[in-house]
Amino acid sequence: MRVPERVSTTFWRAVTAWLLLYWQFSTPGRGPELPFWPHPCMRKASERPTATVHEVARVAGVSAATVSRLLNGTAKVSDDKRQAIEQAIERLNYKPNVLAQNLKTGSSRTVGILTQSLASGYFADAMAGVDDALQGTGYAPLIVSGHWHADEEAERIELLIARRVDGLVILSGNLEDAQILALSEQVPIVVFGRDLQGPRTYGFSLDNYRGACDAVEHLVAHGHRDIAFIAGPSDHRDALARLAGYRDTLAKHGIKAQRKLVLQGDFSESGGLRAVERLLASNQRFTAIFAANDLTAYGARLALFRRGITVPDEVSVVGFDDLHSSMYTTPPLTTVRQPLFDVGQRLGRAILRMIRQQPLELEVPEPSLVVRESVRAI
Amino acid sequence: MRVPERVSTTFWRAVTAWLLLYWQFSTPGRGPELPFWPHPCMRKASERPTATVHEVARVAGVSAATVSRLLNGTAKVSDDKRQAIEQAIERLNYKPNVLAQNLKTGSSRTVGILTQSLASGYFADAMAGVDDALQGTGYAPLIVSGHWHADEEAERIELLIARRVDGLVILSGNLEDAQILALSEQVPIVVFGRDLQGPRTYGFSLDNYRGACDAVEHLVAHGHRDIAFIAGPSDHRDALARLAGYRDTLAKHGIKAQRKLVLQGDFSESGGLRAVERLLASNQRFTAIFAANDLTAYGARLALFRRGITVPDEVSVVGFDDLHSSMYTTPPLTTVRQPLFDVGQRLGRAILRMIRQQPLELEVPEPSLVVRESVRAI
DNA sequence: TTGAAAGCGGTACCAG
DNA sequence: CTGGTACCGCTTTCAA
Repeated sequence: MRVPERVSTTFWRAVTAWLLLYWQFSTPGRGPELPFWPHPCMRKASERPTATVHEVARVAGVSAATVSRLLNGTAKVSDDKRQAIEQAIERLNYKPNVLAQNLKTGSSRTVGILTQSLASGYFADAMAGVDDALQGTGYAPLIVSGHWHADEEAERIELLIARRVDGLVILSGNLEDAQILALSEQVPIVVFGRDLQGPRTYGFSLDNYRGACDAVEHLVAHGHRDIAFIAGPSDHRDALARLAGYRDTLAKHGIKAQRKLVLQGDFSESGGLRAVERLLASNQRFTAIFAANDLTAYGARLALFRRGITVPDEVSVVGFDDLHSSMYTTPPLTTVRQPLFDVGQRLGRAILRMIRQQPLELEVPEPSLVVRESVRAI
Repeated sequence: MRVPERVSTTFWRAVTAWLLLYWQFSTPGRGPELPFWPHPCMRKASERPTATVHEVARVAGVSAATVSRLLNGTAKVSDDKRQAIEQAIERLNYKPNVLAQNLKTGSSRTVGILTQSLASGYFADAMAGVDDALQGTGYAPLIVSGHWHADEEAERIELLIARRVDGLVILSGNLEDAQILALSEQVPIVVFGRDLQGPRTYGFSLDNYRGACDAVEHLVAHGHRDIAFIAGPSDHRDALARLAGYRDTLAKHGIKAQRKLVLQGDFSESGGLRAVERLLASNQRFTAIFAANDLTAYGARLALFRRGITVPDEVSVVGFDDLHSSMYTTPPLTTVRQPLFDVGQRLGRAILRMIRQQPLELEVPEPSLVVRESVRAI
């Protein structure tokens, strides 16, 4: 007896199906509560492959080209054919295959978003804005995260480009300007967090310097002179701008900058907490704290709380960003508002225009101080 | 003189290019600070279309099929050819066109994630978890948001399916179970927030009831008997489970449930704030508040703060979810932790297994009480 | 092990 | 306005 050289695939399907079945029932700990997993060959019936243009065309008695034309409005189609096609589409429940469209048109109708953290309220707002702008345009966002690490960012962007995104939205990050410009050879890019311009690149940032000035002005106007500053990461341009705003505003009012009042933070709650602990330990006199961002302010506020120092009665606190939750801290935090959702929308609209090769019309929104209850006049 | 019927496209290109140019310089308010926008025909040079398999094949002196085989490891390729191909790939900087691969293989190497809000810390953690699980697998997440609205959810899912996602991760939401099961005909689905099982569906939720019981037990163990509860939306199953846990635990300890101590909230800070204002206005005695989620607890805490009621000295507060920020509220919030990142990872791994037709191995994580400083013994 | 060739599902050009 | 047809870039038989 000879074994046939090429055993039919049907045979093997059956074999693996039975193996799978056997495995499921024999594996210890795989009780009935786990879902039964059918082998694909047992599921074929439920897979209803969607119709194609050709089938629609055949049913409607026209050519595939005509169906395509109707669907895309590329050309006029006579009324009777339109009706026939529409009926056929209805009957076959036809849905165009985006994958095929993509291949043909060379565009994936997708814009990549590079964020730094999926779990950050700061970026989430901006992403929501981009998403909002993309809504109803046929473009979908493909979101990846670079975790504030240049290498990772570059790698993720490669991924996006491999997937042929039509445009790229970069939210901050540590990439070099030159890298971004280089990337823009391959895909139009808008970037938030730096001012950048190129043939297929447009970047803008909010005026962090100005925001910081406003915050410190506010404090000074309320009689504060001994104002501590908890800085952000020293390699972060926004953090640096905020520090500069703090310094310059102090100088403008003839207040001598005291080195001990500037603490290093890292844009996180724990950084703020530790900074204030150091500040307290230094015995330096201060009546107010300006935190480089809201998270830092939260941490600072907790450190004060632990020492029984009340806000704003004993110490005033100002933050930066205006995260949602800053409205509900105790007391509600006075902070510099960054309109991130708005920023996101603008980014989304901008990348869409770039993709469509329309000229940009952009005005950059401004940060603004939102006064709540964490500052007291002294 | 006759005008040619079909004017060359080159001609029109030139015309539109000049129009665009003219427009840019003539539009008032379009100063030099706006980026100059070149017409596509002026950019062709910078667009470096990536090489194709065929070109690689030609350069390497082999067939396209062989290149494909090498790339996918589908079959053995002789050493000399491999070298030639690798060199050609290097030289041409070849990158496979994912779009074409997608069309051919019928899979987009994409999993859709339906979240309810892009800007919510709760969902963000779960999404980060899914993203983490997908990392390095070749699958990318396509994220859409349903905004807690069944219609919108259904619509967004249609979008995902049109884009031929290979799998779907649904984070909570208001879809009917039946709808989800129906959808699973077209694509495997894992869903968080409900217990669901089907041939291509797997859903699980955390034990909200149990979590709520733990929270109330904790309060009772600290001597509290007049415990207020701020409920979540009454159409939300998690909210209901938490309410049930509250009621049952009270009953278990022989504490009479008082109707006035159960306030309606909506899972938001403002809901919590208003609820406590109503509670205070009702003059009902209470020594503790159990909030249906952390956001609600934040609002409740602010309402107490406004009245000068201290936490935990006068009133204890317990939340649910354990958002990041709960660690830094004043005082840090005692709350029921939902391991959302972990949940996200499991969801991601699960959908991957379903896509690959591997059997599932799932154990559901448990919520756990994390004790911080917002509860005092009385 | 390898090459030729047939599509995957659309779109767009051409001629009529 | 419409149908025929080539092709987008890749994978996968089939046959050698």
